[in-house]
Amino acid sequence: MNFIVDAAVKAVKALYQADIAAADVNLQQTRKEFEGQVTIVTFPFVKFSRKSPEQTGQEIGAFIQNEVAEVSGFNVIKGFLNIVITDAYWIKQLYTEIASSGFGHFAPNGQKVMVEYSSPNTNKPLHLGHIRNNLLGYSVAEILKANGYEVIKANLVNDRGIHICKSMLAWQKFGHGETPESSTLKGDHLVGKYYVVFDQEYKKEIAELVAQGQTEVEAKKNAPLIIEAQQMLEKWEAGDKEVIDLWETMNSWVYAGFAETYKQLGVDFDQYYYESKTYLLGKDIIEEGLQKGVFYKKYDGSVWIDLTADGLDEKLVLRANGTSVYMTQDVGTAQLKYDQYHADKSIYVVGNEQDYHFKVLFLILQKLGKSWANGLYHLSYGMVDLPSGKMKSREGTVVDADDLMAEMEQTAKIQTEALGKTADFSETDKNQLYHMIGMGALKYFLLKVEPKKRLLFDPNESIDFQGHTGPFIQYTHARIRSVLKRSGFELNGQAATVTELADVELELVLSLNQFPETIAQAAKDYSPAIIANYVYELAKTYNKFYHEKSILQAEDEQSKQFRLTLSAATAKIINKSMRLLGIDVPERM
RNA sequence: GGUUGCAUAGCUCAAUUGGAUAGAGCAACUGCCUUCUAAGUAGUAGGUUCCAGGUUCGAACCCUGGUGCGACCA
Repeated sequence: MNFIVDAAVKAVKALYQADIAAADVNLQQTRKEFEGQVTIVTFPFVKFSRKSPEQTGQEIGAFIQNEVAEVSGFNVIKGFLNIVITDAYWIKQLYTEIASSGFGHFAPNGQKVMVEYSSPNTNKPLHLGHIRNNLLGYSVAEILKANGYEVIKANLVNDRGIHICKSMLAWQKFGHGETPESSTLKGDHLVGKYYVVFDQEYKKEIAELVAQGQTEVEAKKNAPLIIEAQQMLEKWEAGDKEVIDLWETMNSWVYAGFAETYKQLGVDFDQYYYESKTYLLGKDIIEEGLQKGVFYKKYDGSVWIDLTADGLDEKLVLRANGTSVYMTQDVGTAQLKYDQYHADKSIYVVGNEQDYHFKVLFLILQKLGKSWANGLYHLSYGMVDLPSGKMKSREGTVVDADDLMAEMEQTAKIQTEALGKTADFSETDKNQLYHMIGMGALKYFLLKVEPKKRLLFDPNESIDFQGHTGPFIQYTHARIRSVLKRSGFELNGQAATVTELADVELELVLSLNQFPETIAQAAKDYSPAIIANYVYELAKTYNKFYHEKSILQAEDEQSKQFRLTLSAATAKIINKSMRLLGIDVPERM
């Protein structure tokens, strides 16, 4: 729509002798109840014209219509200049742009971006909160790719620390040598089970000590289990062979389990980082910062940064005994990532509970003079809460990722079979379809909401398959493919066959035309929700068209060919949009 | 205590980044399948955009002060 903006700039210059930039022209889609396709808001120009908004609109409208061949008319309502563009323009747009294979595909922009997401702990299986994280990370990565970035998907695995030792210790004490093979439990679930066992036994010990007269705080410190777990961590850090062997064994179980979950979810990574290898990084940078005077040492030898001038607090970056805190290793890991990839941007997909942490981290890196610190971004998202409140692994009040995915598939199966649509499907095709639909419903449910908003999930209310849902969009795609298949039509550089458009057809072309700017906006905001809402609108518009206009029994051959082109283009863009969300669409359902 | 995010129809969410009469889905009610897939579609009903001020041609959106829920920092 650049030619309209240019014409508007020209109009203001010619009519009112004022120079305005293209960005000053407020262009938007015309509301459906008015005639026209694009609207210019005239209020900002009133100060140049010194006339009423209506009059200003009339003058600019007349100028543009005269200037631009594709503009066939205009109207001004309450200061809004609605511009009518010819059907011929839109038909040409459909055939030469929208239906072409490169539509919505941006050329490489030469920039590299790293997206870190998932970042699980190896002491428990993934839950619904992780699913949101994984889907967001994967989708944002795909969206950035579509915008021309080179993307590196990274996963920083938290594979060490006291929490891991808890699982290890509980397994040693109460596991009786149980393995994934012997228990038929998925590896991550087996390890997670002992994390819960630890907590239960630990609580028993605390209760006992309290009964013996200790305070709760004392008991928590003195319980034998927690002391033993701490000793285990020390042994791990000292490289004790027995502990390391156990750690490696149990981690390998967890990784096998995660691999399966990731596969089901359809996410992947280009680069793994392990905290067991990065947790000692960053100390040299702290030293460097001390030299530069960015940090200061307290009397006890601990190292701090004073961020009070930036509205934050003083923050510890190295303990008095020289050991790291989270901040230390995050500083080090950021440097490691940059040295390795020199990415222009680096995105951390992490929950909003860590907003403060990342604010501090980025600020520290900036103060250290790291040129790349400006490219860091924390994609913060809201927690997934249950009606009962926050999910807690230790207390077992979580919606397990594997369970939920299996349930969704099962529901998809029941619903599909009730509709009797898969009678002639092979067993493999059926399972593939149920997986596609179940995951489509789940993924769409999580991604259609703005990332920063927190999400309520009620396990007792199943995720819908009708209305504003993934399956609705998948269904629309399958429906189009069915029509195309009957006619044997595929997009293949056909020439335009009609010269006029019906209202629903025009509406559909306009919606399709929005695709590239939608992708750009989604990347700018790091928001898959923008794509999700767009593709829903598109599917709805198509269904309206489908309902009103017969395709295969069109009035004449020209209309039929045109509607097939329109349908094929819609199917393609639905497919592309859904792929950006990590959702597959079926040929039949 | 300090910092920060959120608050829109009974419920779940939108609103082209300050634009026209705030839109969808679910739930409720009424139509449309011997015609391209009814997981669809057409319609009815549902609103003091948390409250009170302010900024301007125009505020759900920006500013100030509250209220409620959450998170984080001590």
